[in-house]
Amino acid sequence: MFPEIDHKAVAALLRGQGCANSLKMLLENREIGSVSVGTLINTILDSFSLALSFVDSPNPPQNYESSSSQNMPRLVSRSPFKKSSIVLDVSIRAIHALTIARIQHCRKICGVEVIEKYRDDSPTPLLEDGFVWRKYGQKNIKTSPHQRCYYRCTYAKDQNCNATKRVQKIKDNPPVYRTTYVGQHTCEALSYAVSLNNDDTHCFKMIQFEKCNHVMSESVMPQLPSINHQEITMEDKATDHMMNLEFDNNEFLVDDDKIWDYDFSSLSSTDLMFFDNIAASD
DNA sequence: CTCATTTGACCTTG
DNA sequence: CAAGGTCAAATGAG
Repeated sequence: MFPEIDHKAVAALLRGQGCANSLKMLLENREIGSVSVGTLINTILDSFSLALSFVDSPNPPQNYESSSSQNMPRLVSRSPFKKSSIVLDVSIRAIHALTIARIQHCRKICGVEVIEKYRDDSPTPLLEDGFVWRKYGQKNIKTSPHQRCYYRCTYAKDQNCNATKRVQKIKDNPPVYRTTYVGQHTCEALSYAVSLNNDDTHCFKMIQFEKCNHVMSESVMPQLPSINHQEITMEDKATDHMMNLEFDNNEFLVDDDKIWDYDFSSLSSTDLMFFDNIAASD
């Protein structure tokens, strides 16, 4: 990797980390000034999208424009440098972590017991969402050529956790996976943390979300599996993710305008999440 | 051997 | 009755 590009990618990640910390404080009801959650999320998404853009890809985005482009450099060209799996890995994890942050924020808005179900449309199946899932079923769906997979929390029995989720591919080219969460985690794995270890002597804690005053430990969440376990390659992920930046902007779906208008109305949404059936969940 | 996944059967709902 | 959701035995990976 070229040192200059490496520096830029790290700078983007650090910028995202700073905003993530601010977001964390906001979510914990600690005042940090007039910055809104929506602004912070935009900035974090931009930062990690920028970092992703520093990863080599066979089909680089040509028209990516930051949702806060007045503050961020526009991506106009890409250098033929070797891809950084670490940058890609942490960026994708951070974007997924944002989904969790959004859940927690919306729970505060609507009340913890209200949000029982939400969807996330992402270019990759949302498997690394901070919880440990066990697959318990797979079905052909009449309205879709793709099968739907059913997961429940690994701790469903041990800790009487009733959280489940369904993952289904809803579109090809670019691939879009819909992850539907039902129920709430009552297990110990409610916290989510992402740490990054590189191969050398450094150990960065790039981004970390906490809840309930304890941080996910290795014993609670023993693995944050490498993204390599999925069928598509790292390059595919980077490409698909960037392609979906544009795709998502064109198909931004909002079921509950009141929630999204609260703070998320300006989101460019790299990974879509919207709440449905909120009123029907009781 | 243990544990996660697969898959056909069964259950529930409209 | 059809479709979606869940169960549980069989299977496979480590």
